[in-house]
Amino acid sequence: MESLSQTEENYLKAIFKICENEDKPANTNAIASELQMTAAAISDMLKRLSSKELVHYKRHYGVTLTEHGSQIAKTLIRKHRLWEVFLCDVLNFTWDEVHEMAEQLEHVQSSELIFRLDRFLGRPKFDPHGDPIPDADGNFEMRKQIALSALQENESGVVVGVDEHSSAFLQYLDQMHLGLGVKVKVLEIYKFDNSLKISLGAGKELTISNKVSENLLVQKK
Amino acid sequence: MESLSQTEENYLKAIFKICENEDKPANTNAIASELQMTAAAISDMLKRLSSKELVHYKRHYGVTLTEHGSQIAKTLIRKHRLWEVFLCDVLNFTWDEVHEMAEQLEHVQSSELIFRLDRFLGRPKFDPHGDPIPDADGNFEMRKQIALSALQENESGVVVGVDEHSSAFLQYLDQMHLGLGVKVKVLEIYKFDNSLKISLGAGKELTISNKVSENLLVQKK
DNA sequence: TAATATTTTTAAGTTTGCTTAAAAATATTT
DNA sequence: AAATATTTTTAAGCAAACTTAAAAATATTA
Repeated sequence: MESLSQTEENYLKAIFKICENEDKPANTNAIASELQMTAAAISDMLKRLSSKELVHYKRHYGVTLTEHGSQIAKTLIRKHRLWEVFLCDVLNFTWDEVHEMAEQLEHVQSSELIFRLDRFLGRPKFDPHGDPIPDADGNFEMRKQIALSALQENESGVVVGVDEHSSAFLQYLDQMHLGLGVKVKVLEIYKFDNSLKISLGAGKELTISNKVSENLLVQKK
Repeated sequence: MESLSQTEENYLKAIFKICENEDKPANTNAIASELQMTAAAISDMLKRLSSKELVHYKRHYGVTLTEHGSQIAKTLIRKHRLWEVFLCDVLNFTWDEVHEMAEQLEHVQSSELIFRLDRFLGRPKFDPHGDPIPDADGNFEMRKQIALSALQENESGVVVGVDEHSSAFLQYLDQMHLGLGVKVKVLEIYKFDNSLKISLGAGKELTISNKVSENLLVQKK
């Protein structure tokens, strides 16, 4: 088992991310956009990944991960999210600061390191953004989560995650005290722009745009 | 300030390491041997590092680090040794297991990360092998340490470091209970091969080869 | 279905960081 | 000092991972 370059690892992650949502092959342009590279570079690399049997690749059709490629991608996600927990819980970074560092830390090669980090952190099941951390076999713990925008008037939920990870969005949520674990209730839906009036735990009320409620994931309560 | 590749960083570290001991320029072959590469590759890279003003390079003469290059090398050493402390103190790895992981972790780019890691670890001054950790400005705390082989009969010292970092040597020291902080006394010097009979704290006696005593650093007591 | 637009691939060229082999510079020995 | 040995550099070439530009395949639209 030759070990992969960081570059190759990043391709596998990108393909995983794209195929995760829609259940069809990833196309070249989508990968190019995800990795901020030209389509030509992607075509180039897909041939190499294919010869290493990390992806199923059919020219002009699209690409999916093989079982092996998928395992590697899931391990990378596991490492990324465990390091994010470390950075937030142990070194007290905020949830909007940790992505770039985790992006580098995830490439450190040592399964024993990840095993011990996981144990040290108390085998967390979710990262600081509420994303599930796959176990050592690559299994994700799934939750019944929906966008806040899907709640009806007078329904309540607990914030368990976000669908957008930009610093700007995360910092906005901090400002509004809309962090993970906060209980929210939809008081009113303004039909013309789908903005919401919601109440937070301590009797506080807040109006948020549809853009925000679409990207806030809650568990119905 | 363009950030350097891991490869370039490794060259700076190698040059620093070579110049650290002997106070003269590092020659091409020494660097090649340190990095396990051909001399041609070194010549090649030295030109590039020189154009970035990280080294003073004079053909057929040798190479030294510029102030800037030296600062980068010291920061890398700081990062490497702090991560080693993390791996041993927090994740309970042994001192012979941590080098390779630290070798990768040291390349993670974030000064805030290192600042916080240092604080979390309690601002340690030495790594698990007793090597000094430079402060954020690159200053090393120097100790009056000598090889155990330099002690006379009936002189005592405390083990504070090692000059050789191979797993084999470190594991041997563990087996003999010759870790950092152990107080040793030279009972007898066998002239024909310079092996030593020494006593450890709890009345235990031990005979060690000259190879061992030359690589064990002690503080005279 | 023919024309047009989009997507993907191929081709050619670049940079980084290595290699081997040969040439050049410096050191050592006789 | 001349001959030999060592060290260092240059030259040519290679693989990885990109780029731009052109060609080819697939999709869309009139």
